[in-house]
Amino acid sequence: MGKKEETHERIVENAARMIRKDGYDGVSVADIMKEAGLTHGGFYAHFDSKDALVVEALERATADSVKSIESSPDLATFAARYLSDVHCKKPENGCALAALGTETRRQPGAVKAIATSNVEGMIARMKRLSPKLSDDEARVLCSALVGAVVLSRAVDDPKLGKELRDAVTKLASK
Amino acid sequence: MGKKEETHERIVENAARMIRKDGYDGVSVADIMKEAGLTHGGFYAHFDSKDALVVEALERATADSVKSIESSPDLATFAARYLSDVHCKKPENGCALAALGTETRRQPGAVKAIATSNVEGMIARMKRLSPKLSDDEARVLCSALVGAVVLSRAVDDPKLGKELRDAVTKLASK
DNA sequence: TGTACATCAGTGAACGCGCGTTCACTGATGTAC
DNA sequence: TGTACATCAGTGAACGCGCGTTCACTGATGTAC
Repeated sequence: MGKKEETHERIVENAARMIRKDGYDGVSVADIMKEAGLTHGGFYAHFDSKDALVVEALERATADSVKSIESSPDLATFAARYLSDVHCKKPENGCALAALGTETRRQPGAVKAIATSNVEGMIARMKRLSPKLSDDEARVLCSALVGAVVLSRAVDDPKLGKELRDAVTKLASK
Repeated sequence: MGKKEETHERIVENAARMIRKDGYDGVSVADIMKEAGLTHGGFYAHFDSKDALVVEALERATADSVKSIESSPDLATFAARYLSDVHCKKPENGCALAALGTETRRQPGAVKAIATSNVEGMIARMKRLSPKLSDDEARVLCSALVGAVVLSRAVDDPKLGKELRDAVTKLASK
């Protein structure tokens, strides 16, 4: 891999984390380049626009999600990981849907397309982990997993968040 | 009600809708004042800061949510309304948690406190609508309702969104 | 192996723009007499 | 009832700032001979 590709990768990698942490609009081009040890002017040697980077970064973040499901031995383990304290506390390393769900609606079509395949992939992979799961059960579980993490993070009271996630954990273990 | 209070109400009312539609950072003070038929300079006769307005606006939006639950005859009806196409298409009139969930994490404490009481209120009111609902069932349902609407809106494919919401609708009717 | 040159990733100043906030002001309204 | 005055909601220009993007440049690297 050439030096330019390495730099490109590093920018995308950092952006994928920073955007999940601070939102699409919460991270500037200058922030991202600084994190990669560069100055902002060089950005356009790698990307046509900030939107173009956002697309690549979300693809990267979605690939992380896939790895997390596929490395789980069974559905209950995946759900427990998804609903864990560590996932709630570190959105930058976690599911892009739970990190950016409500902001994605206002993003360009290419970004929403990635979110779509993320949801489809999550449901398909959960069914693969637990083949007795019906389509509707997988859909409910997907909604509940994302909802519980979104609410846990939005809320002030850690106890309330934990109660929501524990309730969904039990659902996934049935 | 004096003229000033009327104006204040109008600003809060508009802000409550605009913020749900475009996000906390997607709406400017000037946008909000323009919508209320005023110029931006007058804003500070009504609010100490934009954050102070955001708090009032989110309180208002949360009050809308309460009304929506309390006007439902039973849990299945509430869930069906919550998961309806019209709710998905009009975040500006809908649940603040589903509209702003992932952005709320980055807001001031007062905003997160409102989100917390919104979740608590939603769970308590769902249990009141359907007293046989256990705590854990109410928590799962709350997570799934919010998650299904968040994902429906994030996603490109209306069919996928509808499948998610229909699956949760069935859960709520059991 | 050493020299001349082309390439181009990365630098940093500058651009136009919109943001939240401030402030001197205006002009309608309410009160005092 | 009419006049003088105080109040203050609302106006609009201006502030400093950070944004995405552009651009003339630099200096390290690779190739040609």
